Amino acid sequence: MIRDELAAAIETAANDAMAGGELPHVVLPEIVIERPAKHEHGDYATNLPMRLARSARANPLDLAKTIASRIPMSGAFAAAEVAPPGFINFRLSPAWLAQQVAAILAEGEHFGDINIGAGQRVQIEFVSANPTGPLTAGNGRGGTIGSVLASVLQAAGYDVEREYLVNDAGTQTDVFGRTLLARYLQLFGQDIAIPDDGYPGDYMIDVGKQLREEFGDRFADAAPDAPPPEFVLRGIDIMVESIRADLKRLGVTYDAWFHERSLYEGDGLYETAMAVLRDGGHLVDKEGALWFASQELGEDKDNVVVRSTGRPTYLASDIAYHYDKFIVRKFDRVIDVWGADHQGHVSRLKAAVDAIGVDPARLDILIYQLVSFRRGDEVVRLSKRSGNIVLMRDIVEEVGADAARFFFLSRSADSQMEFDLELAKRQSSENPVYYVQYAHARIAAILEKARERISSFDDGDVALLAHPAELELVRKMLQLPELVQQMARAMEPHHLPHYAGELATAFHAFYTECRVIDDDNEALSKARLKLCAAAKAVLARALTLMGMATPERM
RNA sequence: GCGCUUGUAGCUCAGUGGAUUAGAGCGCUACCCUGCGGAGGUAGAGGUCGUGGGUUCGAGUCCCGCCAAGCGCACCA
Repeated sequence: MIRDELAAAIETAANDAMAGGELPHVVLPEIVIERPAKHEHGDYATNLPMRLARSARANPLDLAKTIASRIPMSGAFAAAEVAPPGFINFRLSPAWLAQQVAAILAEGEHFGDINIGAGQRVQIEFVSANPTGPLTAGNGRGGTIGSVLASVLQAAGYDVEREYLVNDAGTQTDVFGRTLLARYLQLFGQDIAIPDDGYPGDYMIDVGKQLREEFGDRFADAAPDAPPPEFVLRGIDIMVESIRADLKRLGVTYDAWFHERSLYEGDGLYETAMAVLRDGGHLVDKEGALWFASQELGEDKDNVVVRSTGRPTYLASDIAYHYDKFIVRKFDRVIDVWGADHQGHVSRLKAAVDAIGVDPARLDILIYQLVSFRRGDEVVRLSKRSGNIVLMRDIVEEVGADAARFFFLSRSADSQMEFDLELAKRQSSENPVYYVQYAHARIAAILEKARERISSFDDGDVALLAHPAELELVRKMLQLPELVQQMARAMEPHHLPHYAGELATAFHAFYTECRVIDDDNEALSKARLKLCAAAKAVLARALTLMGMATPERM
């Protein structure tokens, strides 16, 4: 990456200056390369001279001159300019920029790939909503963030596995089972109400009907408060299938579906994890329950892992689950994507991971703030229990998967977002996502048209590209690898839609200023067709990373 | 009360300690097709970056107080 090469060159220059006695021997800070906001300040800049000024007891401008003069200007860079109060600005060479078009075309759909992951195995778990009801619109945010982050990490060189945790073992599953059995029994004319704490949504009736179809009256004699496991598990399966289908509609898929229940079966992961905690002295009996002594690890309070009833809590499951992730499956890194309502769980899970002997730094928990919904001025309250919910599949149906993803992705995970259903629907045809896809389709049309007139532009000479709009488009394309790096490091996939928009703008501007297909100048036409093909590839890469379609026509 | 997150243009949001004028989209105003897709381009109006201090050569960005909003603070998940 050119940015890294520049940082290395600056470091070398500074060290050489010290060795040559032109600069006092000081410890170099990290070389920060920034992209100046203003065009006249070049393509890259460093503030190193200002950061050195104090320790070197020298004027930053003088330091800048000293260092700049030692940076070789050849190849990619055309100029290193010193600017007050102590910047060194770097300008990419137009000839080098033009040549990058060929380089991008050669990389094709792999352009943007980097290797900071170095093949490390990283698991990313996201959504993992309880299989007790259909996914809500809010789950769309977690699904989008998780799936795009996974793609970004893959592009960054990580070996990524996407996972959904199916909570099919806790008390919510019991409640689900009793509700479902009541609905089923009602179908046989029995006068049984669903539990007070049950799930009132009509979808439970549908699941009940499906079970009647599959099982007939086999469970018609079951006691309402003791749903048979086979019955409940089948109900869960049906819900999971519906969740899987909803996610697919949004363009979200997984490599693995992990069942919480499995922690308590077979290999006995739950017992193993608890034994590790016990051996480490992290479990204490008090008040009739078993507690994780997290207070000793710096937490506010201890947390129950086994209730006085003998049943494990969610925390116990989660500890065993992460024992499986780190110790059994040996992931180098684990990323959990959670809604802000789980924020309080972060530090105790990290403490627990620490307690089972895993460096908590290997566990990243990405919290996204919750989504609120409204229709115009009306606030929509969401509750699975009240039945007043906006379903994810309704959003996808209303505004389309691409627009929904673009919307969910455009905000940083830290920001609370407001989803105006009316606005989303109204703007669906003028959504930013279409602006990007339009650029892609437009290029496809140009290339199609070119094929009618020019047999091949393989022999086009990219060195002919020199127009400011052409070079600006190349500059924008070259940002993708840097962006992938930034997004992977900071776990911030929300930059992608903004970048895609800027890239589309750069193309549209080029298109307006530069005639591509020109019968009077075939050489330039061929060069520009190469530029178009490269732009199309980069747009496609950005769209694909976001999990969106790359339409040839719209 | 304690913890996490947020407060930037009319609206929805970007903004990696820097460079006399803080950006985008939508909305608003005025322009641009005798040529490849106008779902496009150009220009403009619109800001006490919640607020008060502090650190720094330099703060929307870092630290502290205050105000406001969301989410937590269970033997729910």
